[in-house]
Amino acid sequence: MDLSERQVKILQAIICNYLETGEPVGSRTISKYSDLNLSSATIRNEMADLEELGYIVQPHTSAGRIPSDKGYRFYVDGLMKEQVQEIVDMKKDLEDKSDKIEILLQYVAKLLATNTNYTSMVSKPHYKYKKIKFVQLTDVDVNQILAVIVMEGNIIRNRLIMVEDLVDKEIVLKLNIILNTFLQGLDMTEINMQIITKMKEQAGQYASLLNEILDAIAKEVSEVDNVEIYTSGATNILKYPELSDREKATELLYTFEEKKQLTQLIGDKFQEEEQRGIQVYIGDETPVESMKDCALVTATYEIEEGVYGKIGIVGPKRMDYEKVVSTLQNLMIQLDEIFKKKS
Amino acid sequence: MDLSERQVKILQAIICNYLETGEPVGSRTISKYSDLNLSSATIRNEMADLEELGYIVQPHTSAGRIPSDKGYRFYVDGLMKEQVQEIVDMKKDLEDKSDKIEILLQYVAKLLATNTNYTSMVSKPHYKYKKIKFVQLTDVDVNQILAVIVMEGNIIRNRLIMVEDLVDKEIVLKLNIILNTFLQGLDMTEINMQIITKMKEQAGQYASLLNEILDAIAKEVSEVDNVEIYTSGATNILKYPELSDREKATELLYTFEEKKQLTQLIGDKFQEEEQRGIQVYIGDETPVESMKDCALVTATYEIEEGVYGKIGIVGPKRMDYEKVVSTLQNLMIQLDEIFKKKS
DNA sequence: TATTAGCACTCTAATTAAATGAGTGCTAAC
DNA sequence: GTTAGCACTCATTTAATTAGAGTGCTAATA
Repeated sequence: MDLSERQVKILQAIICNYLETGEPVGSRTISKYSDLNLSSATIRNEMADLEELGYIVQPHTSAGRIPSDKGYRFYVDGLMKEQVQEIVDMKKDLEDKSDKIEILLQYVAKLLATNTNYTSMVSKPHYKYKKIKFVQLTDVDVNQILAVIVMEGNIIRNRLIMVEDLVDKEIVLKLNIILNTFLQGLDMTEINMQIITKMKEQAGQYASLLNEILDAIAKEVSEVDNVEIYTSGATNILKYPELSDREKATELLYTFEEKKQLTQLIGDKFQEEEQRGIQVYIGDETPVESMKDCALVTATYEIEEGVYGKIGIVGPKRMDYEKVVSTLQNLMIQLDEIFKKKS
Repeated sequence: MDLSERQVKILQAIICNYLETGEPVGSRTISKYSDLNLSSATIRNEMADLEELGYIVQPHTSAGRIPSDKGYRFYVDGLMKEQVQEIVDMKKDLEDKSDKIEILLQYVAKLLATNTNYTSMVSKPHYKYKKIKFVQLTDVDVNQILAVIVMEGNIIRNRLIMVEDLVDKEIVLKLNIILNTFLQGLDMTEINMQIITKMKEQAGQYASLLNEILDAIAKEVSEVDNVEIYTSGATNILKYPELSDREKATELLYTFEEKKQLTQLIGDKFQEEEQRGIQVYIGDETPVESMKDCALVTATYEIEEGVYGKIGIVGPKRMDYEKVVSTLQNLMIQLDEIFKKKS
């Protein structure tokens, strides 16, 4: 059954009011609401209906109503009017940090948390199966070799390799050529035993050294593949009474500190599903137990063709959805411009 | 005035008891304490004296006594017996991470927090005035140059530089040689206008490109110099009732999240003073307001000759000092071995 | 038929009052 | 010097009371 226009208005009024105050809202409050001139009794009747339909609930018999998850959902899906927003222009700040992705993302998290007063999290995109552009070996010291690996998407990793025997420039140069001849253009899955065997053949007496180097490269490349998550503003949740009682706050803060569970929200799995754009999860809709009293808004950003990461904002159910959504949209645009320019 | 032997025993008993329970301890509790057979009345008399001397305080008239900061100080200075500790052998875990210092330190923080159940923080050492070993330019793409900078202490930084015009291998090679000729063996303070001018002269028509590269190098090198702080286990403070009431917990957690104030504890300034080894700060002895109800134990580690960082553990005043100190000592030894081996 | 006024009822939260009990200080006896 | 004993204090707990917000229902009204 659809809601009548009046019911929608009342529901909207209830939710708006609750978003502001965080307190259950009673019939009298709504009846004083300017544009619908109805007595509290009438409102009560409508409220009873709305409750029966599952849009609002009473925390206890003689309290006002608060929106149920279904109520919030209705609000988010329908009532939220687009609102242009004069958020601080983040772009300049962002550009400065654009070349170190980790720093940039941590900074994005911080910006979001500060701007919204909620908790933010950002996942580093999953770079799996990026091809190796080239490898560069350098002899740093008599028993140290530096390997710099450049991959598609300009991911740069370096690793210092300790070796037992002295190595001279000649050998390093030779190994360098071998590595590049065989590895250029391959991703991790394509480097198989056959290739490795061939490389070793060419390396001759330095096969074991080559082996060490390959190991180091493998470790370094596989690091790229780790989905890391940056968070900021975890303590913001303490600002909202409904989240900050001892037990809930402990659980939530722990979730943010540990970060493991956050992958369920903005990590790999979520990214593969076709859930691009902005998504809102309310209460039990999130897969994380400790967030059952929270709402989560996520957005997908694209760092380059096919490489996605996610951003999430966690707050109380009565979060300012409009602001969060428009902030995220704004940010998406800024990020897009930066990344486009970059590549 | 010095304390009598009996007074010392009683004080010790009070503190030990309080460390365990977190509750004020009364005279009867102490009188039941095995090795001194005294009635509660006698204990009460002694307690009154100890209170007058400032070693213990009563939270209110009809409560037991708790140690004052002075009492804790007495305990830490004198009573703490060395206790060998069978801490999980961290060594193996640590060695694996030794080549990426940031990851290692974050990991150290985590280990400490998990082992002690308090909050830990680790400062990255201050590498100021490290000399440049060499710089390596590589042309990654037609308009991208990769600069890898290796400094003393095997600090490796890399940065991608975008350039307007196409660059060919020749130019990169030439600039590479110029850079290394002039910069090798210098630290940041030694690179002055005179040197820069000379370099530009040699670069000829590529002077402005060289300039861009120098800028990038300068930025990258100065990053090394940032003292960063890694924390772990911030939520552990919620385990201690005396720290976890709403207000205190909020303040403390915020301090740990922001990290700025932590530099006062384990950052630069503290390092320059001759406060090597293990230090204990109790209550107001810490310079951070939000920690006035906490105790802080710090230790200094040496990553190589003259390069120091600090580790801190924050917990309630009734923290298990023995465990914390012995854990830190243990860790110092392990770290030392790893760093010695490395260089 | 839709709306509203009015009233009894419910339940939480705040307030007050009383009971509990841990622990002290002091005095007088050992 | 030590201890038993008792009166006293004060935070904490428990219970009882009150106040107030808000509802549901009924009967009157437009």
